[in-house]
Amino acid sequence: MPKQVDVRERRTLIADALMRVAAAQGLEAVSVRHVAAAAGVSVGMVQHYFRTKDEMMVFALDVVRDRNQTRVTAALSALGPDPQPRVMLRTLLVTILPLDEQSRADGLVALAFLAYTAVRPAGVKSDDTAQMLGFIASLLPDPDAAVGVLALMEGLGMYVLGGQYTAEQALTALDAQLDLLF
Amino acid sequence: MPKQVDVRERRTLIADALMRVAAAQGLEAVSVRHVAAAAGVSVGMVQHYFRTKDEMMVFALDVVRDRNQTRVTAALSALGPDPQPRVMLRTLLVTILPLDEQSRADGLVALAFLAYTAVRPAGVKSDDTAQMLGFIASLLPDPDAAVGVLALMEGLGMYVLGGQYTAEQALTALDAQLDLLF
DNA sequence: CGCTTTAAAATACGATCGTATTGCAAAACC
DNA sequence: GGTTTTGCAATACGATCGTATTTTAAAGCG
Repeated sequence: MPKQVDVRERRTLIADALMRVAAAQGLEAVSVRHVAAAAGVSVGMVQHYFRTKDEMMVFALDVVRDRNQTRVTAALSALGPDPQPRVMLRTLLVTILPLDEQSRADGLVALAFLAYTAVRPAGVKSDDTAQMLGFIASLLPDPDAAVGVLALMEGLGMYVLGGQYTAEQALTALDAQLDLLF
Repeated sequence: MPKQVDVRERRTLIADALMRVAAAQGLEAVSVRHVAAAAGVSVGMVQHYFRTKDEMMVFALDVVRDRNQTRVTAALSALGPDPQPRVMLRTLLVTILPLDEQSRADGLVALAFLAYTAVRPAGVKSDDTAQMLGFIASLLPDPDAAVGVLALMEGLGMYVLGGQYTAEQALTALDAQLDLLF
């Protein structure tokens, strides 16, 4: 057999290409052929690592989520020991907001997938929302406010992605909310 | 020539079918043929009223927006004369949230279109955001809080659509925010 | 009434889709 | 070192896509 290959790495390579296509031309432009071309590989190779297109999509969605998770934990651990809850929360929220170019691309992909999975029967979506909610609640004076905080961040992200809000507007609104809650 | 026909009505008939397809199977399932079948008409007729698929999509998006607008003004005018700002604002927000089945379908369509237009070059999106923002600001003690209120509502709507939040959770978070602001 | 215009259907066309199938070369294994 | 397994490419297949073209029939108008 040919040289042993890192399956996860190959899959990620393809998923990255998928996300580039999705961010640039939308999820509807994501086809096996386009993704293969964007990755610089053959259609057959994509098929080798993903039996179906849906399998590929689900994997790519997982990659986006993992990346977000990684960004968040990195930003949080960069805060040093024993940061104030408010600082931690703000860091978390700002990290997830699509403010720079890379996280903007991720956000576009996540948005496209959101619309994609909203209709799917089930099984695809995981519940990182619940755990995020719990974490936010642990940082707030009033844990019940977590639902609103998460929703506010999501909404700000949407409007930033859509171009209706600037990054500054989003940050201002976020800080105003934190002022209210702390 | 055949009987004169109400063009707008025919277009709306087709757009309604489009939205039914999009709400049930996602925007990717929206094809000229599917829409025609869902509307119970021929492909040729769809082509007669929309020269391209994109033209059809843009029209459908406009219909969704108009319907939302209509719902809001109806709900507001049902409040009677001189309602309190807080009541007006709450009515506005609750009306837009996808809490019942019909507005949920509209919300799904709007979400799908959001992902669709986020990538499109330009021209498609209108700026009803700005006018909504102004209206909300006029109802708030602190007009600057409008940005956050609108984003919160959008985020709540997303999570309700995605099934992560229940309608009750969304309403509770909304009222909590109004308590903070008034 | 006959001509013309137009709503609507039917069909055709080439491109692209997801996926199945087949072929082949390279390396791991006995 | 031959055999077998596996990574990957190539290609084929039928379905579906958006759209162009052609036909049919009905009704407005002189």
